[in-house]
Amino acid sequence: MEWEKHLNKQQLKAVTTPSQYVRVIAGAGSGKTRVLTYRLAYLIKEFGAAPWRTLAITFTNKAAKEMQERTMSLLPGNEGNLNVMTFHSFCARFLREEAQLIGYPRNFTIYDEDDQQRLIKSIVTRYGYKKNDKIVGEALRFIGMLKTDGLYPDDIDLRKYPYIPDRKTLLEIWKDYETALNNAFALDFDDLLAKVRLILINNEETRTKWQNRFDHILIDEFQDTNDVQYDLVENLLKSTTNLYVVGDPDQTIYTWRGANQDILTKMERQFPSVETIILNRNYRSTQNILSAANKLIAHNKDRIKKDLYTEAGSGEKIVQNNALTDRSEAEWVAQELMALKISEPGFSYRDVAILYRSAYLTAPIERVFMTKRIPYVVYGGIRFYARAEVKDVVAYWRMLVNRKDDVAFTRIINTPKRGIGDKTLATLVSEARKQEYSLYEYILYLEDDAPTDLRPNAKRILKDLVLIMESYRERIEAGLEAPSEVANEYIEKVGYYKYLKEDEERGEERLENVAQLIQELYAALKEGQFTTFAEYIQNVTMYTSQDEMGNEDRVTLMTVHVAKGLEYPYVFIIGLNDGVFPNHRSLDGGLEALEEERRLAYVAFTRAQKRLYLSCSNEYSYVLSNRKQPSPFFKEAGLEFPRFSSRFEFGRRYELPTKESDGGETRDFFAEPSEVADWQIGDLAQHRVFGRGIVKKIIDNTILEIKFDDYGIKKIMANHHAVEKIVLEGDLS
DNA sequence: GAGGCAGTAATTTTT
DNA sequence: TTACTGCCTC
Ligand SMILES: Nc1ncnc2c1ncn2[C@@H]1O[C@H](COP(=O)(O)OP(=O)(O)OP(=O)(O)O)[C@@H](O)[C@H]1O
Repeated sequence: MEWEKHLNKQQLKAVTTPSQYVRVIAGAGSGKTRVLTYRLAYLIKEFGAAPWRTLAITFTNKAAKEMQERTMSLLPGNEGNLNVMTFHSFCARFLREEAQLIGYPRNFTIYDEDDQQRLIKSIVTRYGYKKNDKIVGEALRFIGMLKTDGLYPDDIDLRKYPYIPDRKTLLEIWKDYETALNNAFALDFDDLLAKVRLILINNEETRTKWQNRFDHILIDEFQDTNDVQYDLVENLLKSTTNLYVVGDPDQTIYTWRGANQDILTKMERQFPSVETIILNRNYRSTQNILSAANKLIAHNKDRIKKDLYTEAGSGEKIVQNNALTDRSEAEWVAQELMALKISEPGFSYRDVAILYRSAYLTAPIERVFMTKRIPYVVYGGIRFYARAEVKDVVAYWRMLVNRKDDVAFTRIINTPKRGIGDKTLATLVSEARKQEYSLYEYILYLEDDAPTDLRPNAKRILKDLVLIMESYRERIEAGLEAPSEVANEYIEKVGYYKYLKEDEERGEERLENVAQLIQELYAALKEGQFTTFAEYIQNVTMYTSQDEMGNEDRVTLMTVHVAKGLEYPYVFIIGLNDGVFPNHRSLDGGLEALEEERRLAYVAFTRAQKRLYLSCSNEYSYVLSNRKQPSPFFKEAGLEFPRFSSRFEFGRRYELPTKESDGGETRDFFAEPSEVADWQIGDLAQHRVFGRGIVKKIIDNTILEIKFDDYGIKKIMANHHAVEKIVLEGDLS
């Protein structure tokens, strides 16, 4: 193999270096993932490394699959096992093997965020809170914050958190949460990492065993590694193990999940002999795109300067748009797509990605695409595996594998509706608790004549349900029939298909999703990706948005986080508004948070290969209680604020009150020209915030100057939803 | 216990 | 705009 044909000089050096500890630091699109893939192949082919003694960590399952395939294609004639997987899958596998160390069976259940939330809800009701009390969110955040650092309740000294109002209760809830997880043989995502870390640190025998398994550990997207993951890796290293990491500190976008921005520096401190290799040629984007991205990220203070260049030529200009409304923003995107389709030979929809800060921003785009029949798929927000129907079915399946999984059982106990309501459930929960049984076990072992407060009818319904589940559990365990067949028949038997068919609006789509899930179960077992039904069920929870991506000819809509590591010829970034991107809530976190938003924008910009479209809108925002302004990122990227682009959009400049609203600072503002004919000087007005007032002046027929009883004179948009004319009854004189 | 309606409150990112 | 609660009726 002529390695130098596929790699530039720096890349070649990175791939072939004999150093034991290596870090490759490089900007977006410089071939980091490519280098890691070639390195893996190179180690096996030229260094004679044993494929099964290498461990490569990627950020998503999809990236793992691609790297696996890519590496194998570089190694013709070689087959066998490469260990390419995410941290979480690695830990799940580890714990499957070492389950007895935590007192769990191999077929433990992995709880996702939704399961966690349900569990917390059931716990807080025991404290007298309502199921939807805000304590639920607080508890999830509290637990998440500490658990991502690898901590457990016993490690907590509450005096360190005086600023958290309900800390005492929260800690109690957390303890109950841990007990509930234990009783259910369940682990949440943080447990996967934290438990493995603790085992490796505390159990020498196991540590040695695992240290002896790998000669080479390689990590992609290292900049988003957190300290627990880092510890974990460190404990997998013996003195001769090789460690190879690649990353771009400017692309750290998961600090809110514990990623440590300084992790690359930390590594250098820990391994002073580390060889650092810098790649600075970008192979992905045109100069125009790259320049904008470089200028933008240069505004971050807390960073190591890197100079990325490209030989691709300046390419096309960045296209900008400032739309009047969210709807016209979406229409503009559709128009541009149509234009591309006509003007670009060989264009296909799959070449296009539409990126945004938050999932809710897709709504107008979806509506417009639907009417214009532009094919699209949405990723991020709700993952396929997080959809209600998919989770329902998986919850049914989970009961076949783990009878202690109360969260799953509670989920499906009345789906489809069986007449089991909150009352019956509460009775069941308390009786099962007394006997120290899970809900399922309690029902299963409940004798006909045993005393119970369950209604006879409810008792019969539950018993029938559990007996059905038992029979399918036995069939799956016997392993004589194809699991996908049994699993499918089971879903029919519990009445779930009938339930979906009754959903007139979305029934068909939901049935299709379930069919797809069953197809995937079938394929995963057939291809040997997982060996047992139980293992598949365990891993389904960790599937990500990227894992769902197919190759259909459709436009891809996704959050920037989901787009990490991907590239597209044409990229639209929509909703590039102040307060949206950067997100106003994240800005509470101060400068650091703003810098992360900027990195996120940097990631977004650098997904584009040929042409980048940046767009914002002036729609009224209920959250900001103002019309949206273009994002500061435009200017920071060296671009002018975008001008209106569509033919209806002839904005005018208005003077508007700022937040504190004494007419203060003047802002450039475009507003929808609107008729305000029904306002007259002297009219009485009612404002949601300022209360009652009288109209003193009308400016440009659009702005009212109102003197409020309690707040003095304010200038208000006449068409603003918060202001209303008071019509006095009978006042027609 | 289920379903429908009206009024109110508030929109981050995910393994 | 939407999504979610609380309240009402069957
Ligand atoms: N030496 C090379 N010759 C040709 N193409 C290359 C070369 N190096 C990288 N590329 C191409 O550049 C693109 C970006 O590479 P890659 O995804 O590995 O970059 P990256 O640094 O991992 O990006 P990101 O920072 O966005 O994750 C890919 O399409 C890759 O095939």
